[in-house]
Amino acid sequence: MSGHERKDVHNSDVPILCQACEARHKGICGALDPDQLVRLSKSTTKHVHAREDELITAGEEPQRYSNVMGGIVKLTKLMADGRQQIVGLQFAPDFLGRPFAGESKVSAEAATEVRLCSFPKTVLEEMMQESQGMEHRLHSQTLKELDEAREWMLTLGRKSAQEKVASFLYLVATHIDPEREIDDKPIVVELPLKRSDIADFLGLTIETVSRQLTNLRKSGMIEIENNRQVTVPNLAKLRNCTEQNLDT
Amino acid sequence: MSGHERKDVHNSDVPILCQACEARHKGICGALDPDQLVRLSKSTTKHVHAREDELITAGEEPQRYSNVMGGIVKLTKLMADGRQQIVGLQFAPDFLGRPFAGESKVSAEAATEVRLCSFPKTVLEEMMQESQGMEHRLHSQTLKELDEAREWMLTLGRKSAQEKVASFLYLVATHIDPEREIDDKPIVVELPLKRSDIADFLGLTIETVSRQLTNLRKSGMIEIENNRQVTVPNLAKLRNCTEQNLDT
DNA sequence: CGACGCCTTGATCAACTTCAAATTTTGTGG
DNA sequence: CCACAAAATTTGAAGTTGATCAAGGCGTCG
Repeated sequence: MSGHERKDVHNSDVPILCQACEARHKGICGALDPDQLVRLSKSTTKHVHAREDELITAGEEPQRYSNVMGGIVKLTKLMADGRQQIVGLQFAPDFLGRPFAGESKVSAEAATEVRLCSFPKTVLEEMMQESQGMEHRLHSQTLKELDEAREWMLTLGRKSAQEKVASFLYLVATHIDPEREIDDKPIVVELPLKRSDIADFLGLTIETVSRQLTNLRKSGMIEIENNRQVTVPNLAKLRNCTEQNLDT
Repeated sequence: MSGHERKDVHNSDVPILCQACEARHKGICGALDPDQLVRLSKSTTKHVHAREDELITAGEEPQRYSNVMGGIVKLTKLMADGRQQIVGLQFAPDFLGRPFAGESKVSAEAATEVRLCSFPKTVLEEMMQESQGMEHRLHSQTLKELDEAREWMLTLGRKSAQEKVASFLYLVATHIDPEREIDDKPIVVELPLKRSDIADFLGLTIETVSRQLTNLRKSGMIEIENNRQVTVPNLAKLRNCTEQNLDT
């Protein structure tokens, strides 16, 4: 064992906090060198938030940024009369918080229990000054979110209720384990949202969501284990439901 | 007049091409110093595209980036069965093209006659290496587009047909002259889209768009001059229609 | 003029919402 | 662990909104 220099010898420089962290590699922290990582980790706090905790309030300027370490965060917009729209879901190791920009235009709420790794705005801004890599990572994440938002605009504007619900299930199923390929093996999908949230994500009512889930169950696309768990026997088939071609 | 040193004396260093350009200040070129500006302008071509010209094709990787100098560009997504959704409109001096990323996930088409100032991908990437400012500007534009996309998700998911059409008119009216404040003076709005495009932007059918325009006309919110021109006597009132509170 | 593209209007229809229970699940305290 | 209350979900019936189908008008261009 000894006598053999491990590739990871430099891990000794990496804060313990960060060693097992996804954000360290796939998230924004991947842009940092060990020195910066140490500095950042000094002002870092980890926190577990319960479901329903408000993480960012629309109209306020958050003073801290975070990496999502675990759990799922929902981003919402609210109208004066109470109508609501969920405009995005964030999974680990997504970055949470709006770079530069003053107040956030969306609220962020823990959809499940969420683990965050947070740090002051100022420290991140410092590191953005030092290395281009950091802004580049943030920019990449913003581009990804923009793609997702536009994809969802298509869902909201042009898909039927059935397609919407299938699209939601497909989205969640494919984000649980991003490595997984679309094969024929059944997947147990843990739903991060309750029906009313799913409705707010899809621009539907809870009743319609419920009915469409029932339809998908009856047509064998899914099995409903309980309110928060659905089994998808065949993901490829479910994907077909996200964009039905009703021609011919 | 002479004998008085003008602030703009350095304009002599700025390519003639760029001197009257909006993008030079408000667009991404604002991040460049005169030297870079000269270099960029050397590989720059201006081009006028007719309405309906396809500027970027979804699924292809564009080799050139552009600044929108004039006119309006629509970004669209298409489903296999022909359903379409417009996911964004771009006005001068917006940047057009997807940094880094491989293929574009949206198509871009000239909604009106459009003037573009284009340059090879490689040159922009060079300048991103040299100065942080450039990536920062691009990042800012991406953030702006993300905000707009999410705002529109609320419109698509949660607003009534009437509110959607009012939202569209309000969006266009407020983008014609971004300087203008919301006062009571009538505005003549040049619609950049025909009815079927408005429908694709709002997730409606042309018939519904037409009917809602008629409704807004009958209720005095707008005057319809012709298919492509609408007068808004009172923008503030129109804004109220974008989010009606039907309570009480 | 006549054809075509675009828009409007009317009538009917279907999808989704709303309203109203009934049922199941979840959480809490004894 | 059970009982019970509260919350969430499902289901049914009726109502609305917006879609679809169909016809006609208007403007432009050859």
